[in-house]
Amino acid sequence: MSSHSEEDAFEGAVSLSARAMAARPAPYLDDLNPAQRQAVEALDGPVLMLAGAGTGKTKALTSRIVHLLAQGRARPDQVLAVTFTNKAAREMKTRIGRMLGETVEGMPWLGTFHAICVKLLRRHAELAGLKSNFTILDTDDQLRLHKQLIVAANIDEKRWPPRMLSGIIDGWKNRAWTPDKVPAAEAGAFDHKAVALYAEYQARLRELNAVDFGDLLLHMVTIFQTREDVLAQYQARFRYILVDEYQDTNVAQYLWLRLLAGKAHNICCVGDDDQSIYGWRGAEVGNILRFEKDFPGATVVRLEQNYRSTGHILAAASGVIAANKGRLGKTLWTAGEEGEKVRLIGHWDGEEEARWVGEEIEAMQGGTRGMAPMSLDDMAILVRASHQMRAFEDRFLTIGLPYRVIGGPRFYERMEIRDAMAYFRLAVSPEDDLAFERVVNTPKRGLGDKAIQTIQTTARANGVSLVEGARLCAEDGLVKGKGGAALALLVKQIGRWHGQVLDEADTHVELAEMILDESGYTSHWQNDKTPEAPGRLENLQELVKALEEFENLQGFLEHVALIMDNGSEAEGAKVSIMTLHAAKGLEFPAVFLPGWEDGLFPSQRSMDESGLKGLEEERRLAYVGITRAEELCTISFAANRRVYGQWQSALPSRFIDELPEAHVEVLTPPGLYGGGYGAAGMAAASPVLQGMAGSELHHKASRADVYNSPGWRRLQTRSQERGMSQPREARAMTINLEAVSAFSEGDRVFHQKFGYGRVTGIEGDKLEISFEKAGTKNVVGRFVVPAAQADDVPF
DNA sequence: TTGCGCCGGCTTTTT
DNA sequence: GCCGGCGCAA
Repeated sequence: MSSHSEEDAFEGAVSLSARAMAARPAPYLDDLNPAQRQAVEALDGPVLMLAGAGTGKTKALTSRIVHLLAQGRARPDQVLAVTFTNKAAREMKTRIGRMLGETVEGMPWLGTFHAICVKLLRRHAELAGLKSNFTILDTDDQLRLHKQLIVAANIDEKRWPPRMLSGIIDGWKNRAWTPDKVPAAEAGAFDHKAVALYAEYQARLRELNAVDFGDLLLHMVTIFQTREDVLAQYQARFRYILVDEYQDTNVAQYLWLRLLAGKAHNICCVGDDDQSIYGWRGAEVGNILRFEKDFPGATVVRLEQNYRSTGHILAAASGVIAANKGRLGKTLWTAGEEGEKVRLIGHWDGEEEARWVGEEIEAMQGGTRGMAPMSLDDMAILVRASHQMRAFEDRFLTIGLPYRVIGGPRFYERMEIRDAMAYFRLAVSPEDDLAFERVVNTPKRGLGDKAIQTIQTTARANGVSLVEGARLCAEDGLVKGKGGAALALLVKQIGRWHGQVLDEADTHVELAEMILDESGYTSHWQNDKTPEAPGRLENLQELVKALEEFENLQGFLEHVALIMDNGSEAEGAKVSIMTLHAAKGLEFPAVFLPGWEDGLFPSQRSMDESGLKGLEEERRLAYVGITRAEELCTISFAANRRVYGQWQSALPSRFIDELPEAHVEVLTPPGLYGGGYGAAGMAAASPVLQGMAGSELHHKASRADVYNSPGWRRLQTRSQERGMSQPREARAMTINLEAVSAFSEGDRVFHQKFGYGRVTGIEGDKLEISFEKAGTKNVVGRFVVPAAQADDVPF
């Protein structure tokens, strides 16, 4: 294998520096706190490093690797270090390199689970019935195949959507179940057809000499399980194993690790059960909870000293996560300052929330909030679901506040990029049927379903690839007219491009440009008049630029199949907007956590589908969110929010109730509603608070303890006696009745959002109101005021 | 074959 | 309220 020689070439360099380090006292050890140091120095046997947020996990992990090398316990190529993301892998490489004072290309087995499995599987492809140049399908290709299989099996794809099948098969692969290993209890899935379809899918993949992401792990696990000799070879090679983010491993990854760890059990897993937020995609928190059982005699080290956040922020996060059961348990502490309390604020609706956050950010940026001016780069808005981003984007666009959305559609997932890549794939290997299918009619060549059908049958009948089939169709006139001519040209072009790839006469960058021009793909977007066309052309240019860093097209395609990197953009300071999931591992001086409303966060769907387990994962997400903040954390919620076009009232999140009051400061909303800041007056005069109270009351049956939220408590009872002696039920009834009895049919009313209208029906606490501007709506009674009073509401 | 209009569905996302 | 997928009409 060529990779062997590469590895060996670098070994010398790294070992040298490793020896140099061993000679002098290890400076990297002095940098560590006692817990970190223990985790680094416990070299033998299994180690579980429980690393809370911001406790220097990566530092400990990289120091451990350096220590292993420095102590001469292993050569760089005998250390297996796995991460989940390429970003994490890259960071580890950089940091190790920095510590060793040179590059560590000599660590060939530091990478993501998937990248390492690709490397292994290419060496042993034949054991999985593949050729070593197999292609890696992305989710899109996968879905198309599943759809084809469903159609072929005459299954109604309305009732049994391909997405569902993909989900089922992915889930099975995550659990390392090959088609024959799917347990009987699961066989009912997809109208009892999933197992058969799964088997067909695997067969089809083998025909295509392709694997999907799940297969990378699954094939390797199967090989290790069935071929002791192969397993033994790698057990011997990998003297030390290190795993990052262990709480995110799924069953397949877990089995893979256990197999490789063998008897020596020199495995060090780093993770934080409190940050397990990927259960929905197969991660098993159980893996980390079970570690000591799986690896008896394990050293467990807790990293609890936090270097990131202030005391109040840590305490707030700890208070929330404490409500989860079955934790391994950690107590984060900091030697730093208490800092500012976590701020909590409620708003009337989502737009107002966005407006407030925008103003707050501008104030912080200008230093007018009593703190030193802060760069926009130091602020982030973390949301539960990406659709929440829109409100902020809209607002920031209006006020001209620069922002960046992190984790949107990734560069390599964009349509134009995928199309272009399909052309490249065809040039590299004309047998790539999926690539051919993708671009055969892009740009439009007058080749519709019928033509493609014909090509497919012809190819099938002759046992050749689709490109070959297409050539036959064009020659034999099976596809006629304009389409036929276009098809003949395309086939000819593919042949020529492939020839040019082979004889390497042109650089691959030139070739790529040529392919995009000749195929008509560039002009396709040049002629496109839609507003996004220029952006797409730009992306294509960027793609070609990205090619420059690679030796050839093949190398590039290989890289891209595994690495979905965002095109990086630097210029100018910007506020970051991203989901909580995307924020994991990041940190910002100031963090905004909007949308803390029950149903949105925690997400209703998560709770419906996964019950308590789902809720606990949501809570961990809350914990992740809060612990992203270094100095200032602001949580907010809105009483009303537009969900799928409908206005809905919402309760403050139950997680707000769990914030320890001592570490939270409740902000009163700005003077928009009534100006007076006296608590009692606020509660009486402010529609915001009436709305809050009302919505809480509305849901009282499901949520008995909503009144425990510090925000609510303070705002409602600041001037009253502490303690909630009054029975909730009774109070609820009182206010509820008031609210309902306030209106009768025919009343003219005013609503903050919909304006003036007339009550046309009453049902319980809901009013049907015919609004002058907004049409007929069902509105909860407490959100409207008699029209006459509305004139008194200050704006 | 393509383009348009309607209907349904709708967290989170890495590899 | 928006997007994507499908079916139908030209």
